[in-house]
Amino acid sequence: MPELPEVETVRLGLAPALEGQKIAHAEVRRKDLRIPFPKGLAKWLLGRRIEGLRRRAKYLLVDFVDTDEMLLIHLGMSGHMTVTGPGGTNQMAQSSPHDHVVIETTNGARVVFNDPRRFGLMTLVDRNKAHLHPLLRDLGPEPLDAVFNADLLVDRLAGRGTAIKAALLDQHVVAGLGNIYVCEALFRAGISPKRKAGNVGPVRARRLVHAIKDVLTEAIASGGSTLRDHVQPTGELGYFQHNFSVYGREGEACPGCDCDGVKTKGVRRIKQGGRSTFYCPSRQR
DNA sequence: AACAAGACCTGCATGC
DNA sequence: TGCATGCAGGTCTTGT
Repeated sequence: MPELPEVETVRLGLAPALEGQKIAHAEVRRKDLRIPFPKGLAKWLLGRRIEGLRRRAKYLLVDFVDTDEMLLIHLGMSGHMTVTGPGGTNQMAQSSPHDHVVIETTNGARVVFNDPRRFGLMTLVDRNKAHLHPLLRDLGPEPLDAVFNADLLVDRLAGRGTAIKAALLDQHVVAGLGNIYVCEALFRAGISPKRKAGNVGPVRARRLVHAIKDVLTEAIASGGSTLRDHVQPTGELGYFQHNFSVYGREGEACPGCDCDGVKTKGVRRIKQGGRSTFYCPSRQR
């Protein structure tokens, strides 16, 4: 579930239930996910008041009152956060063996971090030194920030011989994109996923930056994309998947072009770096 | 420094 | 029905 729009959706879903609330109960049910949980995390959380929730790339950041330590959360491939009780609408959340962390607030909200594949993580970071933390320090710019523009992108892609598809998945180039939104942005920009990153000049970079910002903004407004499970902490489905142009649409007609039945069979799927890329060979150059 | 491939996990769909 | 295979929204490590 989790590229930037899905993580932002999680943040927006959890914030009303958690901001300003005090933690009345915390459980950490295993010792690690992708990395170990901090020792004594449950005890550390107990009694803390949550100041607010932020997002950096695909990370969720939870700030607390009266401490500089913040909770850093990544959902990996299969992580979910759900909230029940005040601020949440799904009263009947099913419990699962992959519910790794459970937090309850004094006003009765219950938040569960579930992650079957355990590629996610939850750790503590000093927010004053966050920019030095190994998980955060090398991240590229936020794609929705004004600083992320065509000049910066051209600069970051210069001299790179790898495919633009792979370059955009590299979180050091720009932070927050994943397989779905890279495919969708390249389609919107009319750029072949196979084009060498270093061969994306100012004109294409401009189209690409606009496409990235547009697709992410639209996806956030739609509550993210729901592929296998529901994304939103409230239990509602995201629905941006209905707006995919190419992702998961191998063999279908390419929207906005009459390539279907002419030179190609519409949307094609190839493998790049071991991952599926969906694109339209006629429209993307 | 940049890059490709493998590794880490579980669950689900597919095909025999 | 059971079993094998391949695939999935990510990123870290290894080796070239």
